[in-house]
Amino acid sequence: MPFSDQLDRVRLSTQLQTISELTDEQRSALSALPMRTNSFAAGADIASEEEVSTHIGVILSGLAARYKIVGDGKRQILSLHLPGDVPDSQSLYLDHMDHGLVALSPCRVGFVAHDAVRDLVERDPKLGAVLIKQAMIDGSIFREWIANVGRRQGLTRVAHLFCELFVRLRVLGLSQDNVILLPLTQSELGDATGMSAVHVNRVMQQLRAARLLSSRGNQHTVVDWPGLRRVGDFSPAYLHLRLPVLSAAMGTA
Amino acid sequence: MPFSDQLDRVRLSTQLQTISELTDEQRSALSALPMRTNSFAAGADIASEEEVSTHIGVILSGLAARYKIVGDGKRQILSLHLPGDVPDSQSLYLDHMDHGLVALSPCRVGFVAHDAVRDLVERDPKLGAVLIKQAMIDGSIFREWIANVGRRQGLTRVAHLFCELFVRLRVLGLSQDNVILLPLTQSELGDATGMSAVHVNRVMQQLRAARLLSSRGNQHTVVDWPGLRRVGDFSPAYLHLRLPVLSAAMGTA
DNA sequence: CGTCTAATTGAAGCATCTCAACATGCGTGG
DNA sequence: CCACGCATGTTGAGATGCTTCAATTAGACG
Repeated sequence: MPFSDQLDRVRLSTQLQTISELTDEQRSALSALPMRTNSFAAGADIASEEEVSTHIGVILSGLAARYKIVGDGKRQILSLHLPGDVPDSQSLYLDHMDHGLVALSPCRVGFVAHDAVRDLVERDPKLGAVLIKQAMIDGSIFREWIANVGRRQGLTRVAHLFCELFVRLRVLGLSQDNVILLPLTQSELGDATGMSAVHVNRVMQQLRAARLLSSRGNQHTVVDWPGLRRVGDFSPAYLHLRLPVLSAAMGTA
Repeated sequence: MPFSDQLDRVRLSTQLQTISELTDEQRSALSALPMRTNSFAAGADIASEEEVSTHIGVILSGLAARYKIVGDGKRQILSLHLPGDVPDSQSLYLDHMDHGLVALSPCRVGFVAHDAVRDLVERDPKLGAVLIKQAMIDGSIFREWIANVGRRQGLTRVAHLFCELFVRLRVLGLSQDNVILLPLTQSELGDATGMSAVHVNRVMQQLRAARLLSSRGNQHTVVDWPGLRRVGDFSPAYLHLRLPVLSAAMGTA
């Protein structure tokens, strides 16, 4: 995997394999899904609030985010989505979007018609359960974000976010040693953690001064993983990863 | 419905009918589910973190909450659950709990074995989809809570929470005009909104002074619904209720 | 009537925000 | 290849929303 293309091309099946074992047939069934691919520039909406969806979108490359805009115009990022994620699988069951989906970096997104997904699921209900499991894990990650934003303070909040992304990138093979590429501005980090960009900046400096995490541009180096986990109050159980996958990513194999 | 028993006895089918139309057969199939009923005192854990579940729990009466405890011992309430809710339906797909479930008032909970649910769903996949839809709506409510806790200030946060509960109680028929009974202490409201109990107290006084919401003990009277919605930055789309149900509850029929 | 929990109040402290200025870096067109 | 422009990062200082602590009051219940 070329590191310069770090957020490039992860298959849906690769992502799903981090949470469930898949057979060869299931992998090929997923690859065979009829998919229309589209590119989005950084900042472009992939889907917008109140929209009625007919397709689900698989992030093929890039970084995307679910978000809401509240009354006074502030944005809250609800979740971050890496290649292989399906950030709108709930649209199979809910008739309108209750949030937006934006490309934070240039993104390639594969769209699969709801009907095609339903056909596949009817043929292989086990595979349907895996897709639903992914959506349920989404829910679990939301719960952790509520706790993060609601009850932790700035330093911990940011550290926790980096811990989550570090693990999620690692299980996809999208990290090099302790380095991850993450095209996120400090303002976007603020939107994700419910903080101002200025405070994110100060907190990032604290993390660097404490020799936990060192960032230059989009490149973030985890200097002290146990320390970052401690400060970030991070425990990965809520990601519901398969045990061997998790152990490999946490370096506690 | 006797008002004194306000949080009493709502069937699962009643709850599900607020989001999808059900046939008579589906309603009786739900009623026929083999269910073991258990009572929990206020403050008792219905399920706890890391537990492996074999049953789903239907709240039959009372008020329950999902929660997490963060590193420094603070509690964050992730969602509130009214009669008819299934607060742990994700356990059908995830093998361990990533959060706790506590009874905030005395609760009766009906437990249905996973296998019984799977049998039912196999017999009626449409009904399965309704259950999944309820879980997806859970996710939607989580997203709104993230935005609430992350980007709104105290007054708005509390007002929003009351708006949500007001609508959710109304669609279940658990309100009398503009009055709802909600056995929540200010400390618990703080855990739900990510605020201190003291600040909740001050904010409640503001809401009363602004003639929006007036609370005496567990009894909360919505004095000015449009005003409360405005201050709470509340729009009910994220609850994904059926249109006729929603209109009736919002009083905009 | 006493006890316990929850609600209320005041005052001080702190985390975080806002505003505003300045620095840095990067892409683009001249 | 340099110069410019724009987005992002950084810094300081003052404002503020919220927390914490501690004391007091009010309500519910045996």
